[in-house]
Amino acid sequence: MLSKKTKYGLKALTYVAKHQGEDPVQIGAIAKSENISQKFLESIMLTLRKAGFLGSRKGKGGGYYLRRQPEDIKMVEVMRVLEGPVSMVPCVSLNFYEKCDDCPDETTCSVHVLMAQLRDSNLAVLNKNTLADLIEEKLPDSE
Amino acid sequence: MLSKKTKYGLKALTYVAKHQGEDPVQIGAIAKSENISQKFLESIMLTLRKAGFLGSRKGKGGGYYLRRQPEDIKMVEVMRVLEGPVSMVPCVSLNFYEKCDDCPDETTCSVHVLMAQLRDSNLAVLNKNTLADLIEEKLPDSE
DNA sequence: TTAAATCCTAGTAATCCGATAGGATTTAAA
DNA sequence: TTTAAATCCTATCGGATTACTAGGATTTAA
Repeated sequence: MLSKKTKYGLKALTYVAKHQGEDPVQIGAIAKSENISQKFLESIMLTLRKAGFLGSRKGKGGGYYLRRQPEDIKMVEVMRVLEGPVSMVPCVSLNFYEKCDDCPDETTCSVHVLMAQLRDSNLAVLNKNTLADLIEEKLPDSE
Repeated sequence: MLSKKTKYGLKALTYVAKHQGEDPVQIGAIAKSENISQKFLESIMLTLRKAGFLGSRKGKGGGYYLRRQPEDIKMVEVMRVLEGPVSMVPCVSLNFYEKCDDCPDETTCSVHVLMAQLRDSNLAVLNKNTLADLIEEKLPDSE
């Protein structure tokens, strides 16, 4: 399952990106628009700022703004910050490798290869998509 | 993260598959071989049996055996039984569709399209792989 | 009859998730 | 200079989930 944190974070990034060039966006505006608990969103915005995606201005008239162009923000980066490693098991993780405690030998572990394939296919999608792709208005399905 | 339940279940299925044609395999033997809590594994085996992957014989000399050929057991089926839906959000799930509570309109949700892509890429992997693929001995990486 | 195995339900400790509480700090504007 | 509006920060907490355990009931081969 995708965590609410990630879901909200993605929506918030999208919201901020859509208001690029304007005045900074306030948490309250995002929370209202996207039906997110404001306090919860606060902590998420903080995470996104510390990760370098967003900048902020404090005080009256302050808010958040994008620090990088939407085309340059890969989904794989955002997901790693919000959701954690792309891999479902640490023993196939490229960035967060860890040996599995119950597995004496990775080379004979039947789960290993499958998880590596899932990792690769997810990486392909997350490397291809950027924040710019999320902003694009979709055409409504024909019915 | 992959749950231990799924991880253990996959290992157990592999173990049983490797002993196809022989006498039924006991939970105790699997638990010992794969470093799994026996009691925990009991409940997992039960799940796999009820899902139709395994058959069992009770009493002395009993145990578990495969009910279908390894080539016919797709990973997507196993994962759905053990881990749940393939999709990370219910609103893109093919088999467990549900509307997101916080999302007024899926067609304008920025997360939706990304999640649909992840679903598709995962489905491709899980449809391609069968239990037979997990059994195959891997060649050790050259170094 | 006994030992060995699965079957089944309930419970439980630990962890994680989503959210909340309560301010501290900064800044623009009145 | 004061006030209001905004982010910043840490701590906490209830509920859900996960991983596992307990304790038998049932079945079957020998």
